[in-house]
Amino acid sequence: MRDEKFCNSNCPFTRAIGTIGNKWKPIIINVISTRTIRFGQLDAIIPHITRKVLTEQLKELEEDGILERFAYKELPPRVEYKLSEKGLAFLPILESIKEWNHKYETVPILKEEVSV
Amino acid sequence: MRDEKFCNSNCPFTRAIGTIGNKWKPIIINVISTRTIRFGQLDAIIPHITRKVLTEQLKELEEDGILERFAYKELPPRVEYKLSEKGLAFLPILESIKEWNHKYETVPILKEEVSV
DNA sequence: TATTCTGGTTACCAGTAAGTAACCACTAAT
DNA sequence: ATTAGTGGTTACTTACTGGTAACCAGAATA
Repeated sequence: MRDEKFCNSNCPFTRAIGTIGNKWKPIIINVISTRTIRFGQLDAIIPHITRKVLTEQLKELEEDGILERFAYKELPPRVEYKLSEKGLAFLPILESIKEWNHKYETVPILKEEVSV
Repeated sequence: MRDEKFCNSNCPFTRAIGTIGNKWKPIIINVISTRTIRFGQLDAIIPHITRKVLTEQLKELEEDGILERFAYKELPPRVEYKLSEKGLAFLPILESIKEWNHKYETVPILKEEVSV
């Protein structure tokens, strides 16, 4: 799921894209934002994600130091996630993307439409 | 290649991630940057990308209004690409990602290493 | 005559991401 | 006795992404 070619690149920008340049990670980081949140909440809030994929993405985000995981040895189990300093520092980038999208979003120009 | 679920989401942020949230597009935008560049140059500069994938990504970026394509009817053909205003406005975001990565990049924490 | 140059397209195939469904532990409530 | 609740894991299957190699035009060059 993580692209090894990208993560082992000698270009730092390419490595960065290798860790956060996929569709789920920015969404997950954005949903967690500044709060502490449980696995089940993430699963309920994020549309179309499956538990399996959510588990995988959370694990990678933890490995990359973007979020922290707190597992409480209770029954039923409780696991909470929150962004690390690194993850929190990524939030302004997501805000910039929102502003950029808001300013420039357009309906895709499809060749068929244009040529009619 | 473009994720339809994401692009048709009613969440603008999700739609944005649907258009630029993959591994090649940020790389391509970063390589083009402020210059005008030919297809062959992109193919030569970007490591590991194939012509097929490059073609697809460039087409989608054009449809999304992020770059402009200029095809000259010469032989051999010449096709040039440059970022649109929307694409240029995305460059500062890429710079933020570089800074973020530079400040926080770490070696992934793998469970095996930790538990030994 | 054959090769090179350019920016693709196409068909086919391999690898991987993602979806589905079942299962686990243990307690509390019905 | 059964179900719900929680946060996963696992095996299996499907869908899709991405890779490979061949091919195209048409002029210029060797």
